[in-house]
This record gives sequence, C-alpha cells and structure tokens, in this order.
Amino acid sequence: MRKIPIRAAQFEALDLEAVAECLKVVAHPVRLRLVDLLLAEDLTVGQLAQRLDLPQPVVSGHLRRLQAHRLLAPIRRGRNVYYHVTAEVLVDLCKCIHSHFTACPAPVASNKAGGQS
Amino acid sequence: MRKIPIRAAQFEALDLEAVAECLKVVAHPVRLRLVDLLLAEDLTVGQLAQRLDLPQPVVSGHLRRLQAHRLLAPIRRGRNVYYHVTAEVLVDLCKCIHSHFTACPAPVASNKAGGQS
DNA sequence: TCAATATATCTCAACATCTCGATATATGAA
DNA sequence: TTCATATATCGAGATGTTGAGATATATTGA
Repeated sequence: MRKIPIRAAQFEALDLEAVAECLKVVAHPVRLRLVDLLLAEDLTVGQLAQRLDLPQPVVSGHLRRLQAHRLLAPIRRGRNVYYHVTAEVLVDLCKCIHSHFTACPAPVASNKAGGQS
Repeated sequence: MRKIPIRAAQFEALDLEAVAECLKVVAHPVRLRLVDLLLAEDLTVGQLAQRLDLPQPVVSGHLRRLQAHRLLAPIRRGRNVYYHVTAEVLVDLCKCIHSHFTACPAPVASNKAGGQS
C-alpha cells in the first residue's frame, strides 16, 4: 500500500537554507549539464561553451554560481582556467538523478506549478 | 589528488528541463521540511502549518507546487486532506541530503552568488 | 610595449518566485 | 439551510533569476 518506507523526520538539525541554496544552484538545465560534463573531466569555459553551444558569458555566469557555492573550483594553467568538481555531494546527487530519471525520462508532471484544477 | 572519481557524462539522454524543475521544487527550506515530515507520516495542511508555525495559505501553496509535480498526492478523509509522498526519488534525495549535510551543516559557502573576486 | 586569446564582468529587460493578507470553496454537523 | 471547520485561491509588491550583448581584465608571445 505504502511504497514510501516509514522513517523519522531528520531535517530538524540541518541548515535547510543552505541545503536549499545548494539544490537551487544545481536545479538548472545548463548547470546540470555542466556538472555532468565536469564530473567526467576538467574543462575550460570555452570548451564547455562549445560543447553546450552557448555564449561564453552565459557559461561563465553559471560556473560562477556553482563556484560561489564551493561546488566547483578553478584551476589556472597558463591562459586557460579549468573547472573541477569539488563537492562530493554532486556525485551522489547525479547518481540519484541518473537512477530516478533515466528509466522514465520525466517522472514529474510536465505542467508548470499552478496548472492543476 | 582527484577526490571525485572519473566517470562518463551521462545526462545527454535525460530531460534536464524536467529534472531541473523537480529539483527546483524541492530546493526550498519550507518544502524540504514538508517533504521530510511527510516522509515520516501523512499529514494535513493544518497539521503541517502548525508544526512549521507558518500561515496555512503559505503551506497550502507549497503543497500545491509539490503536488503539481507529482511529488505528493492528496488523500481526502472527510473534511481533512492528508498529503502523501508519491515520488520515490525524494527518498534517495533526502538520504543524499542527510548524509552530505549532516556532518558539517553547510558544506556550501554562505556568500551569495557573485561574491568571489 | 603591442596584439591575440581566454576569461570575467556589467547592464538590461523579461520572467518567475516568494510572502502576505483577504477571500472563496468544500465538507460535515445541527 | 445554516454554521463551523478545513482547505484552496487570488492579488500585489518585493526580490531573484535568466540570457544576451557589449566590454573589461588577464595571460602569453613577439
């Protein structure tokens, strides 16, 4: 009957503002793609912009946000800046996303919030 | 040197718009708390509002968003409406959050995006 | 020094979100 | 039907996010 296992509430002690901030940063199609690519290898802004077919300033802005939350770190090599994933939570988060959104591409409704009658 | 294990990019086939939407819905302190409480037991809007010490319309609005994305479902019993977690991804997501944010309450930086020099 | 490449920042307008208070709807009981 | 309770919706102002283009900064090599 109940598919979701019983468990006790466990978020009382957490800084949920910080958790929400972190999730909000990841919760963007482009930034998800960036994290996905950067988990495979360190890449520069230019390389990422090319792979995602997006303007470089746009990618730079997204990297800046991820970096501001200590999810990425820049590594300068000459005139290139390589970005590197530093937050291990992203590994688990991406695993979680991959396992839950792969079988059925979108387990969530397609209508925007506020649509149901 | 590299704490993050090498892996191939794996998000190409995913509907990242939908994934981002789902994460964005969860990425809110109140909604995180709601999901946490509802993973323990089904509760009504009134009960949730009381536990979180928030106005009922605010809680109702957050539940509505979660419900619009099929993360929760309402169960009517008389004049009460109990909310029930339906998306299993929330179980793993909360596990992930709990394990990565508990040891150190906030592994992410506290400064807003746009702070670093 | 200057030029070329790589990256970062700024400004703007469109859009979404958040919270709050007021009000509307639905259900059950008398 | 009328009342009381439980829940949902609406409207508005403040705030944050997004993508685009123009421009500024930093590094390297001549």
